[in-house]
Amino acid sequence: MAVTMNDVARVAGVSLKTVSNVINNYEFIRPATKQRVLDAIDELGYEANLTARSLRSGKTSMIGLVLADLSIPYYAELASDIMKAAWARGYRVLVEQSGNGPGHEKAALQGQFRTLTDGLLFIPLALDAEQIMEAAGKKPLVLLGEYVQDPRLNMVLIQNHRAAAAVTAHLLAGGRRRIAVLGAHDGDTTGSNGLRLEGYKAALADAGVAYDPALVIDCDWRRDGGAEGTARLLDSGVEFDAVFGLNDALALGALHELLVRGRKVPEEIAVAGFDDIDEAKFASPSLTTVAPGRAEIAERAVELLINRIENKDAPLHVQQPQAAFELRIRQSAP
Amino acid sequence: MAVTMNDVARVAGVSLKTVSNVINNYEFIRPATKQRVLDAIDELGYEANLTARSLRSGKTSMIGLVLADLSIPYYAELASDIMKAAWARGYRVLVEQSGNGPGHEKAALQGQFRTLTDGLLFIPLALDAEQIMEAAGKKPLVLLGEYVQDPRLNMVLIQNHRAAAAVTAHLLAGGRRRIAVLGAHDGDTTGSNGLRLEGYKAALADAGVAYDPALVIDCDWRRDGGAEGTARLLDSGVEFDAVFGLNDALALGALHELLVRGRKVPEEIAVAGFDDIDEAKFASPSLTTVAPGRAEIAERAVELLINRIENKDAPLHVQQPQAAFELRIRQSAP
DNA sequence: CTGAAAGCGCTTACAG
DNA sequence: CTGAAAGCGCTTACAG
Repeated sequence: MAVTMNDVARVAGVSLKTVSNVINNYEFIRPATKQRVLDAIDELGYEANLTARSLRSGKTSMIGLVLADLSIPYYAELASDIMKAAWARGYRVLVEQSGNGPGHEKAALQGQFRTLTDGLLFIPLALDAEQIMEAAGKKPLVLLGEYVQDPRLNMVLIQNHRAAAAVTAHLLAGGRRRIAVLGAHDGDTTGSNGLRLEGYKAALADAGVAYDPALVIDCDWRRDGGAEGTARLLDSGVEFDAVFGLNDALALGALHELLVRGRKVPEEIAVAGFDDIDEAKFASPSLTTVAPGRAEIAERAVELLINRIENKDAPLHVQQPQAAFELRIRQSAP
Repeated sequence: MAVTMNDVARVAGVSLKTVSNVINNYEFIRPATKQRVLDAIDELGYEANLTARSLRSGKTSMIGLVLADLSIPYYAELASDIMKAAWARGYRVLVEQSGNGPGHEKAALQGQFRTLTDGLLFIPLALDAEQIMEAAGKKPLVLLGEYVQDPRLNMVLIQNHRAAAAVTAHLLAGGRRRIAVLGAHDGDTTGSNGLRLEGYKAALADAGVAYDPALVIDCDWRRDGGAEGTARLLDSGVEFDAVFGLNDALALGALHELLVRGRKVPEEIAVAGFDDIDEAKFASPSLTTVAPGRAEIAERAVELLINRIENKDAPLHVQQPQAAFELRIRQSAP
């Protein structure tokens, strides 16, 4: 039904191999022959069948991207950047939403769609390094974020510790002394939550401010989690003059709840987040946050993965580049 | 290198066809034989090669989704719903970002990735019906939104006119008489912008309120467009007591600009949007808007497309279902 | 520079 | 119920 290379070969009066040579930009081909083939392709409206090409070449030119949910702005923005970076290198991205929980994450990682990809980009939330290595199989894999740390895995790191310390230092410099943290559990030391909490503690220590576990509120990393956590904090009677949401969604939820309760931001309570999603700039008041270098993360991750894909036989030289971060000071914590 | 059906057949001591029968759940197969095959699959860790299956069967079980950019919340949320709906029916979604402008949209639509899909979901922004039909080729196609209207195309409709009228009527019922519109050009009648503007006009007429073109502000459908349009409006000296952003991004941009300029929302100026993106609920003040039935749109679009894919030979019975909308009244326009 | 042939890993008539 | 064979549309050694 569809036009094939055979049809093109027949119309152009050449062999299949010659058509293939033209399509794949083989150098040594007579200009006249090449032109005849191109004309035939044009005339017939031939389009290469990527499925057949993949089966034969063993390469799909697709990379898988496993993340929790595209409706979460940070992931959506990162996915958009990743798709652009991949596209620029001739790859396409197949997104797989893992939803919540380790079970789903594992299933997503092992899904049949893997046979359609040359390698995998993965933003882990629940699985640890061992589980990831077991579930991911043997195709090239690059992790994003810093939920797991393991010297055997390629990953692009966010400077969670240093960036969180920078946010905290900024709040301290603004005179805040009772800075609540949303999105961590007192004692966390690993994962984005733990590393950011540690950065927060380090900045407090640097400034000689005491750490108070009562200011650390565990809640879901979403807007409603931030609102709910803030409500709990307000109801508890614990005093605080700033809120540091460990991601922007938390901070925006906090902002909402504080304003609903008639608290003035930033006069009474400063608010800061982490991620610099597009929305942060247009919140009212606009949100002070830290940009973890999203475009760079996307770029490096794609680059790393494609390097692994195209140099399968090269010795596995694990790389863990860090993206540069940048503090974005806005109205919510000037 | 990878385990194939042949390996499974050898280990199980059956023919290739028998393995295929087991994998494809062919009914009439001796239980003992089936078990032997399943054991072999387990033992070898066999995974079906989807590329080979696609090439042979002529079916990829993937649907393409062409939209402007995943970093735009409305599209990201819609894409997430579409992926879930498709997944539930055994299909995977390949997202293609078209960026801005008709040229890019056309290129995205015609891209090579089409050979990897069984059909296409498309959210048009710039192309008209003729251009779409020409560019899309002959695979099943379903449009989302209501940018184009054409009886020859399958599409899931948003009730732009009625929903925009409902928002406007709500603002009028709140006593507003000078309602600015962001995101349309005076005189627009087609596309989401035109249809929503017409709905706005109809509601004004119903209430006996005069239409004033000076209140219609043309700007990009993004947060910064809304902020910039609102700034222009404020600077122009035109009086207004409400702003209707034709999507939520515009309304949120307007909200930001109004608050920056010290205007009280909703006391002085009410603000309403269109889309009900997640963010609307957590803005401060929270945003009154209309939910166009995102989940239903995703569901119906996927259903329609898969129906076309799986009943290719059925006569083309064009369908254009409408999703139900719902007004969400929040603080910005109570 | 170009051709004839094999084969990637499946599914699908066709037999039995 | 099961087997032997063909073929989906490409790419890739192998010749010449």
